[in-house]
Amino acid sequence: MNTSTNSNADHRLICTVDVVLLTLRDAQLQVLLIKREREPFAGALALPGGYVHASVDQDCADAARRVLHDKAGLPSPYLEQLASFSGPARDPRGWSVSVAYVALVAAPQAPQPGQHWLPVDELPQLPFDHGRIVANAVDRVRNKSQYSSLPVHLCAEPFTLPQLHGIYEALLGEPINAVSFRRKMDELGMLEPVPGAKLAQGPHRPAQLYRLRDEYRRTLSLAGRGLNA
Amino acid sequence: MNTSTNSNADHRLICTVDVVLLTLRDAQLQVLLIKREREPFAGALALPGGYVHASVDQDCADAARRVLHDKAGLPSPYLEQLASFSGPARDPRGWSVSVAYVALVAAPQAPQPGQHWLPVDELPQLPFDHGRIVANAVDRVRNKSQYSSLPVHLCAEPFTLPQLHGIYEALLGEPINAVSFRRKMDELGMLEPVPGAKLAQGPHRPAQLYRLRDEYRRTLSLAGRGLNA
DNA sequence: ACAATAGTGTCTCTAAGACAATATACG
DNA sequence: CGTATATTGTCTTAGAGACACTATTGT
Repeated sequence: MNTSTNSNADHRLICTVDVVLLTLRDAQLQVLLIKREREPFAGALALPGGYVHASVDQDCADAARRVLHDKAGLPSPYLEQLASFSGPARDPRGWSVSVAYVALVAAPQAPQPGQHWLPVDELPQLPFDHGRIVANAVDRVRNKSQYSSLPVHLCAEPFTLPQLHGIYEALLGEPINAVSFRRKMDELGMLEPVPGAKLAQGPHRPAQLYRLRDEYRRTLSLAGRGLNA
Repeated sequence: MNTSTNSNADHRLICTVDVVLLTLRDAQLQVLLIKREREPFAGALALPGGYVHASVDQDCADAARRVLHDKAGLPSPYLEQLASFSGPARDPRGWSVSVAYVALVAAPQAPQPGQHWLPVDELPQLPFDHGRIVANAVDRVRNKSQYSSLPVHLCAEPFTLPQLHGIYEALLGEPINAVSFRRKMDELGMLEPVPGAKLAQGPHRPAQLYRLRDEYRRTLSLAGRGLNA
């Protein structure tokens, strides 16, 4: 191979995005995996991902949204950059960089053919370094749930405080004091009651429904000292 | 241009690393900028950065260490991935992805020719999107300083608690209760006194010198609820 | 009215801040 | 000894958890 080929291979790299789309089903954090149609690893379950297309994507986040739309059939849920993963061995096609994103959705629509929701704690071996990426994403989400409003993106609006409480508990895997929880949600100031709307769940007092304030739809609200779960 | 060129340009992208090397000088957080020798932006001050070399780098962190060594003449200080920045416009050479890193050093050796330490709060316009990258890095460092041992990497070992205290205060820009600070450092459990070593600074009681425990040389220690500065 | 869950009031306990007391060096 | 900073002891105060009480619905 000649020098120019070499320097080209050296400077222009395989560049992909991978999306860790998480949701809460059966009180478990689950991740969307897609059956790969092409090599490498055709037939295996893997994260939705794909090449970054310089000609169509404005940036990597844009590529992630495109992948999410094309492979998961989703509009734009909460999306946050996780980290980049790189190296010569992670993709058999060669030295590559993958910019990984975490996305959260509330309503896990019935999976289309080829889509699978699997609990993050019971994953099989995944191709590429997707196992590591998922683990990284789960760490981030669990950690951030301790002191931010992140989990609201796992909850379909409008929702009640007891529902949100349950989501925090499922994520953190431990009980959270209900009084403190209400105090925290209150001081985070990100929720507003839906006037008059209550949710009756049985022969007892119905719960007030809340929605996210518009200001917090793209921004998280951070608590001073966590939920101390 | 033909299809294969097109798809090549589309799938193989310009991939660089940029390093935000920070230190504390004159009680100010400062960043290392390098006078660029080549186009684009030759002559301008910019972050040390460069292409990722598939043939020599094991991953992007490796590329960042190489850049740091070549352009800043530094061994491997504390290094942490910050985020990736991408898009068609950030680099005039074309659609690019840059994986940015934050690095921290204690002793700001006298800058070599072409190297400049500038306070992060008084930066000129920087080329590429380096202004944004620095701002992002500074946010991260200041934020993480609130609840972790990160700032010890800005302190030459061994150091005294009053010195470290001063570093935290300089970073966070507000006074920290000295008693709470000691309690926190104690419970973080990352420091060990250097037996018998004290630092006399004048006609008064000298301070105990400490060093970082080996276990925490690469890992940070996290506090339960921050320093509540 | 009863059962069951939603939401509140308030006491307790933990941990952060304030402040004062003690320790130790150099002169 | 006197001074200046290091270090510790302990009181005060803010916020998290526990627990009991009130509120509101369907039956």
